[in-house]
Amino acid sequence: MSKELPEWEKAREEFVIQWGSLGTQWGINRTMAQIHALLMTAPEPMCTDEVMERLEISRGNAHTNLKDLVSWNLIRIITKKGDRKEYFEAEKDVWKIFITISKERKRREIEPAIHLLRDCAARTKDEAAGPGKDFHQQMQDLDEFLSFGVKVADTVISMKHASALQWAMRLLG
Amino acid sequence: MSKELPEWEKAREEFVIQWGSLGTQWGINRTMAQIHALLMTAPEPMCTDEVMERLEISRGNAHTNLKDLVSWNLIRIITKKGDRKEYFEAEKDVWKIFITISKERKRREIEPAIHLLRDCAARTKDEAAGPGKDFHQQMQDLDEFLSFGVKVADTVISMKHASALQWAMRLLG
DNA sequence: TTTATGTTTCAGAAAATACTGAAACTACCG
DNA sequence: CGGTAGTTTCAGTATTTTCTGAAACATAAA
Repeated sequence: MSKELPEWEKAREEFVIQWGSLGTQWGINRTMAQIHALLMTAPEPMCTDEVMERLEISRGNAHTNLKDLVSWNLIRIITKKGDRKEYFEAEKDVWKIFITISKERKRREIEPAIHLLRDCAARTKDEAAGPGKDFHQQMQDLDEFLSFGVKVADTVISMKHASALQWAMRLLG
Repeated sequence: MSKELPEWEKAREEFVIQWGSLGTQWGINRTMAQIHALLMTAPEPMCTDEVMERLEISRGNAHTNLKDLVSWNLIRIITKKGDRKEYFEAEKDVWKIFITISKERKRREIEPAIHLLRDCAARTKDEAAGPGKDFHQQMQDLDEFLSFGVKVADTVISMKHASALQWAMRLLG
């Protein structure tokens, strides 16, 4: 029933499973992380059925998570001519993956936080002293820190890998 | 029943609730994020009962999440003399919070990933060509990227806020 | 001791999240 | 058209995570 896999495929199997577990710690769902791992290590683009079979998951599950990965810009849809199926291909360049994840997390996680902090700071801007003023200050400090982080991230995001590397290297000395 | 809160406390209420929701997107549990928000904006250290009352949660829940926050080094236990209760106080300095979170995430999330990548790379180091070699290369690329990231993080973690700021400022020009 | 105060644990309940499988839908093809 | 290949949706189910409340535990004071 189960055919013998080449050595590298066994390692890949392990990678996919384990990356899935790590994913849950990272706050992303197991299946999504597994599909991403699978596609990052796929020699060729894969279709929904191949993903389903390989991970032993339902069509609905595969479909949902593939589309989520597309919305994260971590994979893209490939169509082959003379074939009506959609195939999926992951970005493999590590720097590009990093940029993509940074952009998305910034948009989905940091920016909403900054909004909240500004709102809370604005609501307390007239506090003259005491706990109210401390609260205002805390909101402002958090806002400034995150906003500065976003600026740095934007700059890094716009850099070529080599330039970013060079910049970081200066730090390490 | 519900007494009128000062304006800044209303803003704080909002902050706590919303920070909790944001937390879930970040992969940390709502209550833990809420307690952290509450303590970050607390004029004085708070005890378990105060946290329970304020967030309307059970003792068990409050206890577990307070201890989790302690294990993340995001809050610490304060004891007052002549009082047997434990009080909890959050770090408020934004830079220190950032350093703490970076350290913990590195330890809990990045280092296990690096282990996995090295293991998978080692298992395929003899692949001479084709998909096996590509897989090996991919594991190595991911490992190198994350390891480099860890080095950069370690350097930043050891820096004073002012030095890090200066370094980042050079980038923004 | 015994009582009072506070902390910790954990079984069961509740809530949130993820998954399945099948039906509905879409679009090409003969 | 009607048939075929593929995609999308979603109600119901399963799993995982979180929370409650109460009992067990610890320790200081009377």
